[in-house]
Amino acid sequence: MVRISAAAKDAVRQRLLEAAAAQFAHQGFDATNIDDIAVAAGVAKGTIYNYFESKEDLFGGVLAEGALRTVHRYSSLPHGTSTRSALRALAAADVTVLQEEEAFMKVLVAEAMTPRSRNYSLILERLAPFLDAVAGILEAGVRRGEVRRDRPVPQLALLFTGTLALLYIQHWQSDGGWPTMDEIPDLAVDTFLDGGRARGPQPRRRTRR
Amino acid sequence: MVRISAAAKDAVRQRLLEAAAAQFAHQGFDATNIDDIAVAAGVAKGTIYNYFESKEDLFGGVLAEGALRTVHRYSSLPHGTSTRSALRALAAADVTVLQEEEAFMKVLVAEAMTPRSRNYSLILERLAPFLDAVAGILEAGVRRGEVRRDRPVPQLALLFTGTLALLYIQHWQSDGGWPTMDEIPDLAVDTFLDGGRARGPQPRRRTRR
Amino acid sequence: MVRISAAAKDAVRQRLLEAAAAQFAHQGFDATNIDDIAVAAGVAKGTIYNYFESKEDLFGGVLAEGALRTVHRYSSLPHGTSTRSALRALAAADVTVLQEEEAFMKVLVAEAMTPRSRNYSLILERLAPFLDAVAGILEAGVRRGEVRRDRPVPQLALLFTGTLALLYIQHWQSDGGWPTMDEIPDLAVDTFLDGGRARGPQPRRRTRR
Amino acid sequence: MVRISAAAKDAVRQRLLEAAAAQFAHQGFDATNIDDIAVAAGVAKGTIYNYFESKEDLFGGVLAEGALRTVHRYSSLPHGTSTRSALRALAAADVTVLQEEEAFMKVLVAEAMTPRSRNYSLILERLAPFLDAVAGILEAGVRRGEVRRDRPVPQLALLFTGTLALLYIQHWQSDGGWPTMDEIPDLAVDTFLDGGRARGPQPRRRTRR
DNA sequence: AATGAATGAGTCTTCATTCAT
DNA sequence: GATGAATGAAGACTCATTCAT
Repeated sequence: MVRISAAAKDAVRQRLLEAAAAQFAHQGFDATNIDDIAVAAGVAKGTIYNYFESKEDLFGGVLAEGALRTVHRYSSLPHGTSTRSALRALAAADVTVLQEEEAFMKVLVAEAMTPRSRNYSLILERLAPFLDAVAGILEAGVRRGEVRRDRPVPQLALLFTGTLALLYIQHWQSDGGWPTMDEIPDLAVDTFLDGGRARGPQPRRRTRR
Repeated sequence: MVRISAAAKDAVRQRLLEAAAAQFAHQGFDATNIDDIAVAAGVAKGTIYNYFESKEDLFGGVLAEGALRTVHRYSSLPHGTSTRSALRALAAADVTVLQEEEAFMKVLVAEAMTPRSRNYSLILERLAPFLDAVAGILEAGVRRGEVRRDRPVPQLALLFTGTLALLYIQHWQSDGGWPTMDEIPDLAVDTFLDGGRARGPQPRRRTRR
Repeated sequence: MVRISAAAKDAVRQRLLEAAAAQFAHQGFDATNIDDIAVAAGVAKGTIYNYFESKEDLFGGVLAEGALRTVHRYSSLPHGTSTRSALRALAAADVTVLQEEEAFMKVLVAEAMTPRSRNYSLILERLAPFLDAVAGILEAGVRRGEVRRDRPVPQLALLFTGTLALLYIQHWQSDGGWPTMDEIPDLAVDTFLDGGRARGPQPRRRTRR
Repeated sequence: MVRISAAAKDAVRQRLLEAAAAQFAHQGFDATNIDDIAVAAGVAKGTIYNYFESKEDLFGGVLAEGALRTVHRYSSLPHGTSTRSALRALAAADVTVLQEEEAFMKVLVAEAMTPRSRNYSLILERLAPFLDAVAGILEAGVRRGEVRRDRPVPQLALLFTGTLALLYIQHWQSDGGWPTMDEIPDLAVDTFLDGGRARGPQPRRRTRR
């Protein structure tokens, strides 16, 4: 009996989080109102307050849930044979999650990109597993001589993650134009690893600082 | 006939834009209220509506003004002798503007990085001069063989600009930690041009796609 | 499920309509403010918006309710044996309603007599039962040869109704002077049916058109 | 010099009254705003306050001007040979004025028909010349035996005037449908004098009270 | 636990009026 | 006298939160 009601409670909570994520992703925090979430989740407005202390708390719950859902994926990633293939696998996993949990991910990305987020520490905390995965790959790359060693790995990890986010935002802003979700993993890895410089016989290597 | 000089009117308008930019930068659009802006600008609430149709219009005005102030700087940039130095000069100019007009720039960057901005087209339009400047530099780079030709220049320009924005946000989020404003230009150019790969004798060229 | 009974909700709605009618009747639409209505109805301001979409909607509700309350009376009217007595009975019923629902009726009449009412179609629609009742009486009168047949019955019905309204307004404007409410039914019928011409032996029948 | 400026002042005053009348007629007192009137009159907003103490005062000015313009016409009316023709001439004159000064007249009629007008005494005062003209005609009619003597002439005058107003309102509300302005004089006189009863051999004269 | 009506502080916006020029 | 920018009180409406049922 307790089990059932606990499961039922959890189901309501999940429905609330999904509904809230959809609204927050679509309209942002302020433009979203509790009524709409309640209707979308199929519960009464007051019920929300049995599960979350406030609208802000609900938003935090969405962030946390989003991070949680993402993290689950990264634990079981095949280690690539090269930095490039490992990063590509990770990015591809991220894109998959993004497509499956678009609402949660949009909220996460938006919050991460807000210059004055009260939730930044939460974001960082929840982002940590992903950053750690990236850092692990890069660390191995450094050891193999595939990744530059003149910049701290954590910073590089942050930059790679940021590049991914950048491409997501560009995808959303361009309304599905360039880049498409499918090309994002390659694009991110290519951009991050190779940069914009021409390769092969370099005309003037001296100008490099 | 207007008894207050056009200059005086313009001064009020500027005060309003500055005050609004500060508030919007600090708290975001929704959390900012018209009263605070009026007080900060030293005018009565109603006066704002002599200059802007609505809070949204005022926000648009802030965006436009921010873009305008940035653009002024780009017209008088020394053309660098290399892609690297030209980009660095441009980024440095951008950072300078950013520091001088922090409020306006924060609003611009935040809006540009919001995944569902109603103002995205405005942003793009106003960002165009900057993107064009970047594209011009990259174009020249391509001709000189310094920039890869396998990806469209406009996309590369967008990526460079995005990388800059990414670093700004990281700077703000980390509360002035890494990266500092001063190192951003080099960091952006280095990241964008060289990527994360190790240079010099490449161990395994075969893995490159 | 609604914990407050539907009856209780309806009671609040009625209180709101009564309070609103009183205010609108007393001060007109624009001079009435939502706060006053809320206070008069003994609810919080926000509660009004649980029942009506806007101040205009509330006004429309008052009109509709006023019309509704009037109409109820007309269904159970004894058919007079003559046009005169039937009209008098109808007018008397109208006066009775008017006295019992003075606020609602004042709002209705005022709106009906405003030369540029946005609610005229609503008024007409709601007034239809009354106009129909009048028209029915006049139609019977025409058949009995008591009512002139050279003018369309609907126009005559409108004129009779208008004459009634005219007398109400005159009553209100004169602050209860002439005419008193009691004499209005006879006055209206007499004015409408007999007109101002002298009766009996007509001195000059030739001047009649 | 004084003459010229006085004339000029008067011209501005007239322009203001015309503009205000147009606005008040079109939108009513509350929905009209000072700005629109100023623009329509081609003066600055502040200038209005050199001519009128307040918006209310301006409204009063419009009423007064409207009444004034109407009254001028009634002084030079040809006395008809019969009550009917005299009333018809008066009504025709009124319709003419109404058409020429539609804005002013609409404001006057609307105000007269408002059940709680603060300006009712002004209306009555300004309406007096018209009512007196009607009363004069009816008085003569009574003496000639053309008008019933069982009801006070002032009340009859008020009823005739009210009937006219009723038809105007009906004309405006029906958006120029029935009745047309042209048929109003006959309609008013016919309605007022003859009433709705059938003429000629009356079937049951006994039912008359 | 669930419900949804009630609440009222908070917000944007309007606009008649003032007054320095 | 004319101007129109500035003013700020007032008002409609929103919505997160509470709480009786």
